[in-house]
Amino acid sequence: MSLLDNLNENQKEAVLCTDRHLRIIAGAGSGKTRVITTRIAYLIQEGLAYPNRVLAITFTNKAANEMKERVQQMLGPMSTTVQISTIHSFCVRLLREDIHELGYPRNFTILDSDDQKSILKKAYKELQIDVKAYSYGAMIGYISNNKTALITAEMAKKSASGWSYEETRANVYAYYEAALKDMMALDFDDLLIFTYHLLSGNEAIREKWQRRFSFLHVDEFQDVDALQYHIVKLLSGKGLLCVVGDPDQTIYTWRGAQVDIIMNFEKDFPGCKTVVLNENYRSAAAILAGANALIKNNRNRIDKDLFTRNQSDAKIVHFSAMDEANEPVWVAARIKAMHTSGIAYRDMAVLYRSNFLSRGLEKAFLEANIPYRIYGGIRFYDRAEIKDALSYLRLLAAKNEIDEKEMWKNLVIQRVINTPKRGVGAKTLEQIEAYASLNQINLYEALKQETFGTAKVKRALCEFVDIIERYRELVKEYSIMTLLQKLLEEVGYFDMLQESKEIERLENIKELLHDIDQFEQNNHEGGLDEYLQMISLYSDANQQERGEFVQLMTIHAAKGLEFDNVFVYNVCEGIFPNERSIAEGGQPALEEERRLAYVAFTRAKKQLFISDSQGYSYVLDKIKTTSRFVRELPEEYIEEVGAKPRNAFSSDTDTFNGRDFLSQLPINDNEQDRVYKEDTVKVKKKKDKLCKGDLVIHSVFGEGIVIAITDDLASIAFDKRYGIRKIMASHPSLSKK
DNA sequence: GCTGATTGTCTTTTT
DNA sequence: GACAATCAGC
Repeated sequence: MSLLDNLNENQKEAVLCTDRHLRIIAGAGSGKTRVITTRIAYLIQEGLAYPNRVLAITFTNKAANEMKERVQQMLGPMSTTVQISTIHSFCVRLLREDIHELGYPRNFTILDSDDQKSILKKAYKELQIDVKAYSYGAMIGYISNNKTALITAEMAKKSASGWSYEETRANVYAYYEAALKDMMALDFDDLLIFTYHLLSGNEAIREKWQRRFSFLHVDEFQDVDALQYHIVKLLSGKGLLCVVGDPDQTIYTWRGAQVDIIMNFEKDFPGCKTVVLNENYRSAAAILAGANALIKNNRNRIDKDLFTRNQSDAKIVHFSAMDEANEPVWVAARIKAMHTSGIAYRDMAVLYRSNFLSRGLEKAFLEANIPYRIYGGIRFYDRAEIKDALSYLRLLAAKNEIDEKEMWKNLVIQRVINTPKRGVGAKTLEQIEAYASLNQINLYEALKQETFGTAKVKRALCEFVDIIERYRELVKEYSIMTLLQKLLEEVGYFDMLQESKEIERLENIKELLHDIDQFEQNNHEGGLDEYLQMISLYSDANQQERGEFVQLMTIHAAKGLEFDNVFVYNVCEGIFPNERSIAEGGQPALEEERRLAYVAFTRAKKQLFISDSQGYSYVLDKIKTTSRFVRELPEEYIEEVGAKPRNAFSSDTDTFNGRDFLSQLPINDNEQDRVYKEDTVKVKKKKDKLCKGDLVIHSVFGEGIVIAITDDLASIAFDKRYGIRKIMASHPSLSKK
């Protein structure tokens, strides 16, 4: 059987175009992964390229793994030297080989967001900056945006002069960059930036890497940013480039993605061929028709209708819950029912706009006894206990002989020096830091040379150094797994978790040990250093393949995936489209939200469920309404269940209707009643202070509900005659019901 | 000077 | 409901 047998004409055309640059515009579900993988297999099978001279860049590790698997299915063992990776891992590989040209050691450290944050903390302290005025998240974003745009700290400083807010940010940026350089460490952005500088500034290196690839592929090309594009261009100097993307699925402009890049591709690569794949093989007819209608509302877009020959009359199910608590319960009930009717949990997924929305679902799933797995959110390697454990391992990693100062180890030391508690607080740490910076050594060396703190602390620190030194000797003798297990045992980490009954954290450590074990089984030569380097780019542990559980994830994380049955959860105005995003980005941001909805809806193959909830939202601080994205789906494709959705656009606070609102209070609903009572109990504990959600009686305005409270001023929603009033919470005319 | 409890603030999306 | 800053107590 030929590789091409399963392809339609357009797909074949794309696979067979091997004599020039190629742009594939591939709509959702049009088989784009199949086309890329087939093309790779075809190139190799036909002898057009050696496997190791074919490169494919994907967006996520997940996508890279899937592509590797599929290529392997087609080619067998020959496929192992095909280079398939994310752009970040590709850059790491390049840098490990050539970064010394820039004066950095090959085994440079990669900082994660936690490390970044602790550098910022130090910067804030030293530069006397208030966190309240400059949140860490915003600052990291600011730095990253500048770096990706190749704006250095000096440049930022210059353009900020005279503007104190901007100057402060530029100063932090400069501090941050200096700190990284000091530690010879790179953050995620640096991986790309350094690669770019190497390739653009050093002809020998550029030529070397260009010669390595005769065929290059870039997946999800609509989400490539300028810097990534520069790198791709530099790499493809001697080979043929094939890019695949769908402008309608651009969902990363907030991270610098530029749709223009795929739109103007032929300008940079004249004579390239463009193939459009517009037959959808994935979704039922109604789902696709709905998604098509939705995306047509975007003004800034090139019209492209997807069609399908799928014969299915399943409509999109829309459920509007009466209140916040009922929505996840409905989702869980529906999933349970589907499972009973014979649909496997693995074929169901719940997608949502923001990570925090998974909480409500989690609760409902636990109660309904539905197996589930949440992807993203707090990623495995970001969990405190995992970071602690890995920090201990990092401390053991031995590269002392080399002349680096290993200043990055300071971050590691700060993490574990008082976990478990050894009585080392801020003051003692200050002493150690002072000594270390005076002597130009890192914190660990300082601990070895000097003793600090009270007698008790001194003893604890000595023991700490002693254990680390002892285990450093054992690195070569034990497996990594055993090493870590014994070390954590000895420093009392397990005891600490056991005492505080942190079973889940213990489980996570076990999973980490298992993860390490797997690594060692698969990489016999791989030592501690290799392991640590490998995981620095992975945000998740080797996720077990699709087991029998429902998958929960953000829409961003679901990019490129597909499921038989998809629930899109909490599709409410403010949440999705996201209020904040629109406030910041205006119309273009709204269009990106709509593309995100398009991505979400087109993940579904057989059945699509969209849910939202009404009533008061604590997050949004207003009444929730069905998202405009639901209203943009033509009615004929929708089956309504649940509450009658209200008009999405008639309910800002000015026209707030208190009576409607009160009538929605879940007083008669058992489920809700219970939740409410729990709240009341909490209130009583807090000295009877007024809280959000409290029912109150006012001598003039009558019954109302507290919707917000700042200081002593409460915003209370009364009957519509009076609307929302701001009243002193301690005012005598006000009493709790 | 460290620890634990409490209060207040803030939650978009990711390699 | 996570996390940092703050405060009271040992």
